[in-house]
Amino acid sequence: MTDIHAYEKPSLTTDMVMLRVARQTTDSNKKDKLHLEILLIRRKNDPQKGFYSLPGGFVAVNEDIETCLMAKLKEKTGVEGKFYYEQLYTNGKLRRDPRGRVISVSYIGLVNDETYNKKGTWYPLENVMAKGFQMAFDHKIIINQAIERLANKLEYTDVAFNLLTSEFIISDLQQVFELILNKELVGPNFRRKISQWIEPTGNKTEGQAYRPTEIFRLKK
Amino acid sequence: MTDIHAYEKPSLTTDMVMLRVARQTTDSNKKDKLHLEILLIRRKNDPQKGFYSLPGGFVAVNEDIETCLMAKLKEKTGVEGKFYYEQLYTNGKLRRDPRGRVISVSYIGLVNDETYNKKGTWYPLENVMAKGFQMAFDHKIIINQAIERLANKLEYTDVAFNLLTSEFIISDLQQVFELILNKELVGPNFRRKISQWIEPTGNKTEGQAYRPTEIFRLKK
DNA sequence: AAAATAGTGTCTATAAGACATTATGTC
DNA sequence: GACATAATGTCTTATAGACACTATTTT
Repeated sequence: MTDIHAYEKPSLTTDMVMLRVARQTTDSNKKDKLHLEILLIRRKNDPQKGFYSLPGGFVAVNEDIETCLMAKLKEKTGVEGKFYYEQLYTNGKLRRDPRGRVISVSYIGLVNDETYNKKGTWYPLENVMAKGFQMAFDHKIIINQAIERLANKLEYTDVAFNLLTSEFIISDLQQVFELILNKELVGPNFRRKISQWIEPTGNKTEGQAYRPTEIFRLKK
Repeated sequence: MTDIHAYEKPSLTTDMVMLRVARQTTDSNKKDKLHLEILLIRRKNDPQKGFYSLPGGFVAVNEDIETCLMAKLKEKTGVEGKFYYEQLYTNGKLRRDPRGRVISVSYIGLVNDETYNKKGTWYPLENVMAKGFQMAFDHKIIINQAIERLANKLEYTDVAFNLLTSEFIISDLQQVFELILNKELVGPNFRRKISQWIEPTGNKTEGQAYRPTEIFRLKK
């Protein structure tokens, strides 16, 4: 039986691209604008002290990757709950971490007001991806991989719904699509396209300075 | 600076799901039937001696994952060349390898008669996936992940063309689609659907006991 | 009435699926 | 002519995009 401990090994980390949607409170007579936010931590130690990074950490020898992922997430941000996540990509370029050889298995996590405990520090994705925002290691690349993956999955899955609560209005859903796809969609066409996924709850929003909106839920 | 060597680490392997398409020579008056084949090795040592496994091996501490992948592929099967590949998934269940904690980063590789050196032992995928065929570890699961991924990508990418040579006939291409999607397609409709991807070379096949066929190539 | 957004309807272009029909070679 | 497969055409239905128009609330 081969001795798998006879050679020096790379280190393995797991990192989470955690996303949520937040409301930009503007004029109360107008509709809420939504934007994407990402959960980041600020590095307290070298290397790259002070830089922002995805929450995550080293996987121990007899620790399951996803168990590790969730443990580190809770430990470093306080965030926990039963939310949607999926594996994204394994980045292992030789010099991606100055400490030595570190391979990162990254995940996407999507939460809403019902699926997590509202802890952690969230940053507008737009700011984070702007030039000048100092992300550690290759974490900006990983975030880009996540957005690209989500944009693809929007077309043929119901991932987007994980960013909204179980009951929602169509215009919020449309905004989520627009944010991830990074382009404007035509309301009536969007409505028709997603009508196959959703069903009305029978309730309407109230209190706004414009026509009330039907509240929907995800079908089946 | 954190000492990343202060804890015991999992082992990391990389495994390749290498696929090709082969002709089943039957009646020479009839059209070639194609089938998928997968490149496997037979384990010479315990654990799971005698079982079949995906080619691959342990990633050394300062070895790039994909460099390792290609080196192990060549070392264990003789296969090399410039062919299409993409990362598939990272499987890291706690007890997937009896030797200890081993995490596998798997890849899909697609070759044709032009893109590799024709070495290695290839097995009909159908046989390999049948009950009773003894694959080591979770490698059968990984193969399933690969087929599922390819089936998805057929719809919106040109991955399938990597399994054929640069010049091909439509019916071969259709068979590749049918093999991966595991369902029959209607010829005229398939032709129309892929016509956007391909262009005629101007040549035709000859020598068969039926109507000659236009030879195409991938557009752009 | 004005402002703001929700929601419906219509027209067009494009794509998918089913399938009949014709074409072109060998034996 | 029979056989085998290639290739074209047609019809129907579904879907995407553009956009005009109507509806419903608050101020």
